[in-house]
Amino acid sequence: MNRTSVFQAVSATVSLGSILLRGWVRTRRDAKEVTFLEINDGSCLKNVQVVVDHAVADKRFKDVNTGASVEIRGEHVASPAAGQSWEVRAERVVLIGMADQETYPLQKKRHSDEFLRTIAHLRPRTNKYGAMARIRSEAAFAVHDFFRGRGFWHLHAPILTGSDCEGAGEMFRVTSLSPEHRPKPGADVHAEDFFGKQANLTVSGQLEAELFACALGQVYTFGPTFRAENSNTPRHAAEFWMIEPEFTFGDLAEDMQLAEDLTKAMVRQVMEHRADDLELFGKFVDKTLLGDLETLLARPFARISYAQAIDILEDSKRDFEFQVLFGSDLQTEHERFLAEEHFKQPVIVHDYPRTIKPFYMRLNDDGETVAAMDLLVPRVGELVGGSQREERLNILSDRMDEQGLNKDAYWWYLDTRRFGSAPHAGFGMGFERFLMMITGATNIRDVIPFPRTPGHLEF
RNA sequence: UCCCUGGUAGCUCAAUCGGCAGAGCGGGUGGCUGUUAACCACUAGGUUGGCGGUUCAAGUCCGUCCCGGGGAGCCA
Repeated sequence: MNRTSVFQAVSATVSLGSILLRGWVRTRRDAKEVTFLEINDGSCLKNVQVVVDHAVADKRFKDVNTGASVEIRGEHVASPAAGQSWEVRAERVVLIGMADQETYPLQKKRHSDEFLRTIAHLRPRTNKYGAMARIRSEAAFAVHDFFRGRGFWHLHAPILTGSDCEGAGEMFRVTSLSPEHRPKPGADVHAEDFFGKQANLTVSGQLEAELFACALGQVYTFGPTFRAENSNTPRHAAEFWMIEPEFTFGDLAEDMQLAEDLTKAMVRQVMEHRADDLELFGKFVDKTLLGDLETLLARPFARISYAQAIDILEDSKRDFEFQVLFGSDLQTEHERFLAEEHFKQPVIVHDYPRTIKPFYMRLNDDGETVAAMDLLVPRVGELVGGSQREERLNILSDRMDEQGLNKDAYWWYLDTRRFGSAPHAGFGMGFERFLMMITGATNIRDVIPFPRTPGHLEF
């Protein structure tokens, strides 16, 4: 007999007849002659109610309690009571794994996010974190779906990297040597290591994506990214997932449009396919969430230059903690003001001063700004950061000197500008930041299954 | 890393001026009931984060360390 999912059982339009269910007991309510079980198997947010006549209960039935796993055979019938349209009249209930009620940490009540973080191995069994996991899965699928539809190829960028200067961020070092290993006197510390040189975990797949974009036209990476920054905020994790498209023969305007289209496609797909799960967040996490998502889809994102952003901030007459100053980077409070108060919707800020942006961003004709863009959204701040890349060898080379980079280490990167160089652009989207935006979660530790942050490597 | 704020029962929290450590939920037992955050009664459950200090007396005051949360920096 094939197993029926809870989703199939609760969303049926006609009776499914005799079925087999497997799942976990969420609650148990005892009545005089029958017991009501709510069964969830992760296939959807809803539980299915199972009615167990005490005549069919065996000796182990007393242990069929919250948290236990069970197998149930029974008849799928219309429910006579309010609250659910279908229920299962059990013919046989088998306890597969019991859960001791005195020590099982999940109760039939609301738990704080802080507490659930300490039991991250069990929190996916709650409504909220189950919904989060399904939304995360759907959003990831939306990414692939979107790019596939636009002719982008999915590129698996390497996780291990030999460049020690990929970006400004601190990197995790990778070694196969034991902590006790001591190199021979005078020898290079990395010479005896696995790769014969220093190895790190990637902080971005961008440079590799650029190489492939200059061959396949348009590509994207979607994988884990690692930053060893000692940042303790609700928006940073040491391991997170990033989406990085890169396309040739395009400019910054197309880059901004791509970021907007991707964001909207992901929101739309989650709203369509995980409506129940999303509704839970609209109900219990943030009441304005669903309305804000509708607004996000309905209007084009605002677009302003960095110079205009400075003007808006100055005209606001706000008493910012950090002074608004042309030439310095926007502070968190500035970004939040723009997205949450001034525009009240996503806003793209473009053409930043060259001095505050990395070497690979394309120098504009004014010689002072670069073709960079940041997508700022309410609730999370910077969701996307991108740019048109500098494709002119001499200018790129000058900018690398300007920022004190060792050009020898980037010989392969510079080769793309030597041989058939082409204008290209791309961006990075923080996947967890997207999930915070779409669920209203205020802490990144709650949108990733097992968060890695400074001092935390549990589970 | 810096600043702010917390840590009391399994969970969420209360405890006045320094004066006998409590409630709700959850657990256990019993009752009632086609129930649905079920309901009613009884019951168990504490090194008040750790260490040190002040005091007749510390959950409460002081020092220090650990941990949580928020803000900042860095960024996605």
